[in-house]
Amino acid sequence: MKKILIIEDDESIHNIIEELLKENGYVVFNAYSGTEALLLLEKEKYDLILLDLMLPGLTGEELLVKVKDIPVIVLSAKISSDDKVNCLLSGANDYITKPFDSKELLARIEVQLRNRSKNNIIENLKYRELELLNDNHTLLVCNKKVNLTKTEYAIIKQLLLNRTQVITKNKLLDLISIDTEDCDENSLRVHISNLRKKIRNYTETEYIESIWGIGFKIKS
Amino acid sequence: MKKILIIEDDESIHNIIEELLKENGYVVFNAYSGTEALLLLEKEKYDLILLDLMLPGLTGEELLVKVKDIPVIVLSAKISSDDKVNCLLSGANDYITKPFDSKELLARIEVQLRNRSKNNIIENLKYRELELLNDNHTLLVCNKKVNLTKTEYAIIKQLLLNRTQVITKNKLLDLISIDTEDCDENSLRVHISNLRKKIRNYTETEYIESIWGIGFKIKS
DNA sequence: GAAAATGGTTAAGAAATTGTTAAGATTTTG
DNA sequence: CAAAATCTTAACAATTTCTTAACCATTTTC
Repeated sequence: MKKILIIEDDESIHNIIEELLKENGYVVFNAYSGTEALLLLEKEKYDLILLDLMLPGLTGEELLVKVKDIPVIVLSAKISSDDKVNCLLSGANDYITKPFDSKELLARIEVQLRNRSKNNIIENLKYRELELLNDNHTLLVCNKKVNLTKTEYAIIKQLLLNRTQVITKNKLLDLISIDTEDCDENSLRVHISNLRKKIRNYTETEYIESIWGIGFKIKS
Repeated sequence: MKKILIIEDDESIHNIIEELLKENGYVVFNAYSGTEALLLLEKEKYDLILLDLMLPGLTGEELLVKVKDIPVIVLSAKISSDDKVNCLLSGANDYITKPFDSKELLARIEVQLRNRSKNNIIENLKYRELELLNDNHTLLVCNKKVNLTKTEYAIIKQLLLNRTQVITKNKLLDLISIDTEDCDENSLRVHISNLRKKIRNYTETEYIESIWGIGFKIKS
């Protein structure tokens, strides 16, 4: 059940796309301005974004660079090669010009989702005594529910998703703060500390290992 | 240095693409028929395939389903929606119609390579009994894990990355200290000494060789 | 071969990084 | 708007790493 966010201000086009996607089994979310999209993006994780370029509030181009880790298909009336190239190099995964063919749009959506599910092997949100539920704030430790804050959830998810790797402090800081620069390592340390304490409530095992000067990883 | 395989029987188009890619720093390989492509695919791993549909020997469509784990961009004169959809659902990652815009082709190639390099496991540096796990900041000596400090890791990585070359003391000092000048060679000597001691814990072999007055290298 | 320069090892003190706690600031929620 | 939850900041202790300095070995230079 894939979640797709449609960002398009023209209501008639918006409705056509929404109808098409719903008919094909997708769960659809709607934004009618760039700023609205930004708010929605902070709230929920989507599997794909369909993005118009000419938007009120915040343009599609501006929005594009703010989106991370979600595939974006740009759907635009701008047919110039420069526009396409610009978007593709700014992070868009595909660029379709309006008017578009329904079947082609669906096929290109499939491609993006197919790519994605390859990467995110619906894998190990489970590791030994830990299991991360897909609800953005619950961790099971020895099958006991532990409530995590949004930040703690983001951290442990990143660690579990790459549990053989060391995740650098900077990478984790990126996850935490939407605006990059001014966030403090100190803050990250506190989050990690709190996470450890919550896990420690239910198990003796230490799961989060510090790699001195680099970052953190799941102990193996 | 990304390797791209062009599969296209029309020689003039083939040459245009080849030239374009070479100008942009790609390493290009050529196949002029479906069957030739198949042979090449068994021999070598490519990062991307550009695929024409109308090919002698084996059609592009037939080839497409045989390709696994390499992104494919279809480049075809067939503009019908059915052809596009068919290819995209059969495994193509993108579909561009001829005549194509050079910049757009390059951009779409970038997209595919960008996607791929995300989940590309960084290759580990291996040399005899030493193995540097890149995503892990660990050194294996005879398959035993050795804990290195940030500085030691930086040094051994530099040495292993260029194991035929001598790495000057200044180069290594640059790695260690952000401000160049005031760092001490003495300090570097200590780090090297500690590194050697840690490696010596697991093997008799001396791996780090001193080049008098110049620097260090991996013993060959 | 002796003096000078460079390299290797060790140990101790300096510096940097981390873990924890608690209080204040900020955001979210009712 | 107030209460609750969350995040950040600051302080401190504990730990790890880095640098310094001393001493000796080795190599080069004269």
